[in-house]
Parts: sequence; C-alpha cells; structure tokens
Amino acid sequence: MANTSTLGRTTLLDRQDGRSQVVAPFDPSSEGVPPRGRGSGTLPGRDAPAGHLHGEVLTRLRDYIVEGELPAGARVPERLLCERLGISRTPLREALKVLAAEGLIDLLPNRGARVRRLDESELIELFDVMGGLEALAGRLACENLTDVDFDAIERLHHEMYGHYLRRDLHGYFACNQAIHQAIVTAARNATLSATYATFAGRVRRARYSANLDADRDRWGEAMREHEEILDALHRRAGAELSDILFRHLRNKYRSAARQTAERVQAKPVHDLT
Amino acid sequence: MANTSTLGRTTLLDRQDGRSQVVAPFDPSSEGVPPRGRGSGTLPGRDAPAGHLHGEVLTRLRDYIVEGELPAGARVPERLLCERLGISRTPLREALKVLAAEGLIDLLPNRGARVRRLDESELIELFDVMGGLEALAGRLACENLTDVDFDAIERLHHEMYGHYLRRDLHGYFACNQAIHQAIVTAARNATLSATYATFAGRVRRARYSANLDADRDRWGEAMREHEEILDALHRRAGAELSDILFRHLRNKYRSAARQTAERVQAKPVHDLT
DNA sequence: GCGCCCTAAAATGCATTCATTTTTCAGGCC
DNA sequence: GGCCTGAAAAATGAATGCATTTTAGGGCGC
Repeated sequence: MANTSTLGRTTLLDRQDGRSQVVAPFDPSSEGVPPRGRGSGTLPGRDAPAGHLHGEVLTRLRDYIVEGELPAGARVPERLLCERLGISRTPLREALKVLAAEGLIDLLPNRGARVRRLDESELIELFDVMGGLEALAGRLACENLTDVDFDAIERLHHEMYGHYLRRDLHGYFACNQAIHQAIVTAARNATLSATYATFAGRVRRARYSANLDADRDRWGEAMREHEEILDALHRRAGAELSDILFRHLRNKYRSAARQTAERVQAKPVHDLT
Repeated sequence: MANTSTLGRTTLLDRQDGRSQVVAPFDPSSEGVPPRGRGSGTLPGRDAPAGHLHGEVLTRLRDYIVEGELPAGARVPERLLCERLGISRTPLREALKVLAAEGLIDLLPNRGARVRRLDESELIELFDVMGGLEALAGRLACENLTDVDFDAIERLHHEMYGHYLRRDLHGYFACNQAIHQAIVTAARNATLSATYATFAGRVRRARYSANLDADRDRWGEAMREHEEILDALHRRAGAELSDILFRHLRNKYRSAARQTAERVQAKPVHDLT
C-alpha cells in the first residue's frame, strides 16, 4: 500500500544524543512538498485523501516516535518538522498537544516538546496497565465469545504451538500477538480496544528484546500459560482467565527485564539515565 | 481559592436541544476579558498564573462538558467560546483536539466539534473499563499496600458504614469514592492513576442517578461488597480483590441502569436517540 | 581559565489572516 | 406549498505575523 499522504517522507534526525540534527540541509524542491497555503495554488486533485492535515501529522508523528526516528529524550524540532512535512506550525502544534495527552511526549511550557523517555519504572507501569486491560479483555471475552471466535483463537493457538516446536520465533510472535488481539476484539468493547491500542503503542516503543531463544525456560513457560489461557477461554472461566492473563503479562515483563539486565551487565550503557 | 484564571467565567449555553444559543449578546466590556493580544497592552502582572492558555482552556472545557454546561450532542460553538473565554481560536482548537483524543467530543472534519453523546452502550463500555482498571488497582494495591494505607482505608470504610446506618447518602458517596480512590492511589502506578482519572471524568458526565435510597437492596449489597473488599485488602488477596472490584462495578452499573429504566418507563423521553 | 551579565538569535505562544468548505436562506420551479 | 438551485454568510482548516520567553554567544571581570 503506497503512501497516500500529502506529507513528505524522509529521515528526520540521525543523532540519538538528544541534540537534533538536520540530516540534509532543507531544500523544499527536493524532498518537501510544495506549500499548500494561499500563495501557491492548492492542487484540487486528491491532495489530502484521508482527511485533514492535523490527523495525518498526528499519525505520522506517532510513527516517528514509536519507530524511534524521533529518539527518546530528544527535543521535538518544531520548525524542522514543519519544513520536512511541508506544513505550517499550526497543525503540528495541535498534533503535539494530542501526543502529550497520549503520554508520548512531554510539553514543557515555553520550552518545547520532548519525546518522553521510557525509563524502567514507567515500563513496569505500562506493562501492568496492559496486563490489567488484557485481564479485563479476557473476562469480557468469556462473556461474549462465540464458538466461531473460540475456534479461530484455537487455530491460532495450535499454529503458534507449531512455531514453538520449530523454534520459529517470528511466526510465534505473530501468532502470539494475534491471539492477544483476538481476545481483546472478542471482548466487544470499543472503548477497551481503543485504550488497549494506545497503550500497545506506548509499550512498543520500548523495543525490549523479548528474545525467547535466549530464555528457553520462559518460552516454555509462556507456552504453558497459553495452554491455560485457551483452556480458561474454552470453559468461559472469566475470572480465572483474567488472572492468568495478568500474570502472563507480568512474566513477560520479567523475562524482558531479565534480559535487559543481562545485556546491561555485559555491556554497560548510559542510556538509562 | 478564587478563580485564578485569565478566562471569563460565564454560562455558555442554555438550551439542551443541541442548538447552541447565546445566553446574552456578546459584550466584551461586561462579561468577557480584554483581549490579551498585541493590540491592547498585555498586562504584565500575574496574568496567566497556572500556565499557558491551552492548558487552562482545556481544563475549562473539560469542566463545561462534565458539568453539562455544554450539553451532550451539542455542537461546540468555536467562535462563541473564543469570545466568552477572551482568547483566539488557536488555543481553543488545540484544546478541542485533546478533548477529542480523550473521547469527550467528536471532531467532524470540516464540520466542527460536537460533545459526544453518551448512549447506553457506551456507558456500559465505560463502566466495564472502569471495572477493569479498579480490578487492576486492587491487585496492585495488594502488592504495595502499607499498613498505614490499610488503616486509612479501614477508617474510611467504618465511616462509610456509619453513613450507611444513618442512611446518609451524601456522606456515604463521599466515603465510597474516597475508598475507591485510595485503592487506586495505593496501587502506586501513576499511569494507572492518570488513566483512571480520565475515565472517571468520562463516566461522571453520565450523572446516572445512583439513588441508593430508592434501591435499598442495592445499598445493602454494595455495603456487603465493601466488606469483602476490605477483607480481601486486609489479606492482600490480589486476585480475589480484583474479582470483587470488577463485579462491584458491574453491580453498580446494573443498579444505575435499572433506575434509569424505571425513570424512562415512568416518563418516556426521546433523549436516547 | 572560569563564571557572570548582557545582547542577539531562535523558539514558543497566541492572534490574525487567508482559502475552502459547509450552511443558510432567498428565489425560482414544479 | 414543497423542493431544488445557487449565491451569500458563516464556520472551519491552515498559514502567517507579532510579542514574549528562552537559549546561545560574547565580552567582561575575577
């Protein structure tokens, strides 16, 4: 699917030390998009397809942050982004306000926006909230699950088990995520789904190395937990499933944290200010 | 504490039928605030104390919506609000974007903002999410609760019981809310607290008549549930408390819905489009 | 050399202005 | 009378401009 956006798509920053740096000097004629405003004639042809600049910018910035293109802790270069995206500051600033509300950036009064740094304590908090949301999803799913829903999840489960046996980490992850998402969807609560998606975005930024290959014990444990999940789901045991899911997330975090610790021990870094 | 705000404080709308209506013709010299901009000299003395217009406007609008001053379903009159608040459209629009992200208003492209209508199905969703968050809070509280924390909650509980015996609805509600808030606080998870606060705001709009006086059975049941809550908290039984809290919220909703239904039956309305 | 003060440049907050879209409503047609 | 048409009015989205604050340098004194 092609880029249907009005906005330019370029690398923004290169340095990770918090000092923003232009990758290449600004040249509107090369990378940017002709300004839409009053001066030049706004093209009438499918210009802003999805809708309005603000929403597009919002999506784009979210991606930049989640993908790490705007590094954590870095100041968000308002001016530069405007040039890169070929827009004025107004829609950008609107998007920044929303991102701040979502918890992705901090807005310092009169001192601009900074990409929120995800320290360990906040990551714990996020994982716990995710655990709480999944626990809720599990409970609601038990109330609303159709047999068709269950069959689909069961299929995913068995497929995932196959990946587990073959030690196919990639396939395993895909199925794993699909199962969790299916449970949330089966909860049939749009508010929950939206909230879950927001937090999933915030967690995804962490890019913790859930390298199950390096943690065979955890992989087996996770698989066993998923057996329990499927079983509880089958029995429509809401409270039980709720509990399993929360602990599942907790264990997932613990494994990730353990690995992070090991990596830090092996090669100490100063990233965790 | 007085109104430390820059912004005027006036009634905005009077009609509840979705058509916004000016209460009184606009007259900057009477109700409004002198424009801050370049034209008139911006007062140097403590003008915007808390901080920046955007944040203040945001808080103010949230209040307007939660308090019902901006009725559900009504269009948000951008121009009028600007005049009333004595600001330009820029900060207002920024605030609207954030409110939309919070789920309080809908933003229709090119067609302005409307206060989100809270229909029954969404109220169910919100209650369930609140239940899930409280369930999480209970679980975490059990992990982190100090004896001092517990004692404080126990005191609140007994105070609430006193109100219950005396059929003091007001005092009961106050204690009830304080207990639930204390549990969330005891979870010691700032992310959870913030999320909880957001949803609490959204639910508060509903102003469902949780008239326990008219539902004695529920009141007794609620009190019994709170006994269980306190007991589970005392035993630090996280999973159990989690379950109780979710069901507690469910029952609370059911009671509210039952009363709403009775009221509708008594006096049918067409508000629930 | 190091820190402080002062000035210039940049960034930020908000107001204002411009271009478009939507809405309103008067007039004409059926 | 009701309904469509279309132009004027209002509302919206975004750009630009101005005032203020913050930041970056540079000169000065210690």
